[in-house]
Parts: sequence; C-alpha cells; structure tokens
Amino acid sequence: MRKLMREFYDRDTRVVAQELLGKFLVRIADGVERIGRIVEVEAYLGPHDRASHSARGLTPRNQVMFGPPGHAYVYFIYGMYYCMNVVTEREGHASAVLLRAVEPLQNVASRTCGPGLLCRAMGIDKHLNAHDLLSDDFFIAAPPQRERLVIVKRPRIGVDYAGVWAKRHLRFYLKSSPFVSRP
DNA sequence: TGCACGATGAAC
DNA sequence: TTCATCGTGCAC
Repeated sequence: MRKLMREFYDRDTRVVAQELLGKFLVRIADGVERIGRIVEVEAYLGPHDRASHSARGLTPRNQVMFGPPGHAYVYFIYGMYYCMNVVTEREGHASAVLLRAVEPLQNVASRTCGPGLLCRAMGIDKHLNAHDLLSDDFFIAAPPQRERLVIVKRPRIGVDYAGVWAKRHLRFYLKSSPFVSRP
C-alpha cells in the first residue's frame, strides 16, 4: 500500500474528491488495523460554497478546514454522529472532502454506508480532528494495483438550504459499489 | 445565557 | 414523515 502524500491533497477539491474513490482509509488503534475502501464522497469547495462549513467564516469547529491539506476534519452532528472530512488545497483555502461511505475490507464489523456509520465502524471521533493523514496510525493509501473506476456525479445530500449550491453535482460515488449510502 | 438547528440514521 | 440527541453559532 502506498500512503498518499501531501501533494495529493493540495489540489483542486473536485479532483481530489474523485481520486479518493477506490483509495483505502486506514485506522490503526489498540493494535487493530481497520481498512475501508472509499466508495462515496462529497466536495465542499470553500467560503463561496454556501453548503460548506467554511461559508460562515473561521470558527473553533471548522478551523481545521482553514489549515494545511492532508489533515482530518472531524465534527459532531445531530447529537450522535461524527463525520470525517479530508482537508484539501493550500492553507487558508478552507475546502474539504466529506467521506460518505466505505466498503469494509479489514476489521470492520458494522455497516459503513453513510458518513455517521462510517465513523462509528472505523472508530473515528473528535479525538482525530486535526489529525495528520500522513501519520502512521491514520492515513489514506492507494490500492496495490490501478483499477478502472466508473464515477457517478450527483447533488450533495442534506444541503437543501444552500440554494443553487445544493444542485451542483459535487457528490461522487462508484457506480458498481453496493456500499453507497444513497444510490 | 438561551435557543434554533444540523454535511444523520432509524423507525413508522 | 417523525424523532433521538447535543454541540455549535449567533442572537439577546
């Protein structure tokens, strides 16, 4: 497995989002290595994107989005779930990619079809917010061999409040995957 | 200090 | 369509 380097994340968010599909999310804790194959993501472009958390400026919660690329932005939502993002583009740009679903590959017992379930199954919570994804216990890697992927583009989920931004096709998922949250 | 609401998921 | 459940952001 080849761990993704900083340069991978320091690019256009829509490109990073689509290229994250098929990659392996790896989390090692208490001697257990969990691996999930990313099959669904959403791109949040920056302050001009009304659906993005960064649209209302820097706050204690979203400050990681304003930092350097290649870090995890983990936040608590609806009083019971965590959602994980990957920070993209140069420092100060405040953009990220939300991981919405992974395919269980190793040591993943419960369901992973949805951002909240994904974090629960992979053991991801607020303690991993701001964690560097170039670390050795939490990172994303490319699969052993290059594969042919068919990507579907759809509007993002749960952002109807964002006006015209709610209609843009910034949600991407693997057409052939049965692990997508909402096909 | 109070309060409306949310990048969800499950039940009905 | 409704509800569980609570941190966050902003109004007051």
